[in-house]
Amino acid sequence: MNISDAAKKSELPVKTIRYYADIGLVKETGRTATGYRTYDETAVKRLIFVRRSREFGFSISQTEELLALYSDEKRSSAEVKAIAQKRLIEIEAKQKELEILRKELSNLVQSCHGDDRPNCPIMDYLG
Amino acid sequence: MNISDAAKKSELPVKTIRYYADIGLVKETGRTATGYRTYDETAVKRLIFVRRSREFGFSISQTEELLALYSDEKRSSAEVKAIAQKRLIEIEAKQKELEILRKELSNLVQSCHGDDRPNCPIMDYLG
DNA sequence: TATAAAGATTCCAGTAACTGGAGGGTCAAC
DNA sequence: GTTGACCCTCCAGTTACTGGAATCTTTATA
Repeated sequence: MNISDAAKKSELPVKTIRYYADIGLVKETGRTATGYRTYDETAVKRLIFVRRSREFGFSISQTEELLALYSDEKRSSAEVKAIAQKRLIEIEAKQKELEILRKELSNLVQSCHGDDRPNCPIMDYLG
Repeated sequence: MNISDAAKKSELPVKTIRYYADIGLVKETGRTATGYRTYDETAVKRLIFVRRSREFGFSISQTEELLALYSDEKRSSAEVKAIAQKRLIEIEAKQKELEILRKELSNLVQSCHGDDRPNCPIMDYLG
């Protein structure tokens, strides 16, 4: 199939699939005589895998590792788990950071009158 | 004072201060005869303001708006509050997104044995 | 069969907000 | 007068795409 069919099946934009081919993440299966990329079902599976991985927030480089394990019959689940745990820790760290910000900003927003006078605790805090 | 003193006082990297000057966010107060940037206390205050705003995750463009209000005697606190609320909503949206991801990834990680066998629910989910 | 629309290609540039480095001038101290 | 710390500008790289231009190829219709 050509790239637009692969795009439909993988639910990825054509541009993104070309980009993944460029960086060597998911290469096309082949090319037609006139240079069109072709994709088979295996390649589409890999594209779907990449999309899901990216949706979890795994970086391209982490996704590359996961993809390598995906097609590795001799992989250990420990390797996979380690990468996933790393991402989980990243997510939790980000959550903590955001929660601190949210609390602080929420307090400031609540204490601001929000009227037409200039006085404002948000400005006081920033300045 | 020169840029490195401004950097110490504002707790921003010299490079970043130069960048802010380049994009017109916080311009230097002046230049010496030999082209060195100079900063006065007012400029340093603006740099500190920008740092705090950025720490809250306000974009450069939002920071620009806030900075304009900061030096606007006729500002209304409503304008400030609106910008802050927008950011608060962004934070909360991101939090929800991360929480969904965290739950899902956490479940997968927990259900993965993490041994030397290839079988792995994380891979099953992604593939 | 001619042509037009749809779909493919490559390559270049832009996004956000810096950061690193090269190459080179300036200033203070010894 | 020379060393070392500072300053300057300009260019490139980061992340993961996305948009657009210029140029084929394929397909459908008149």
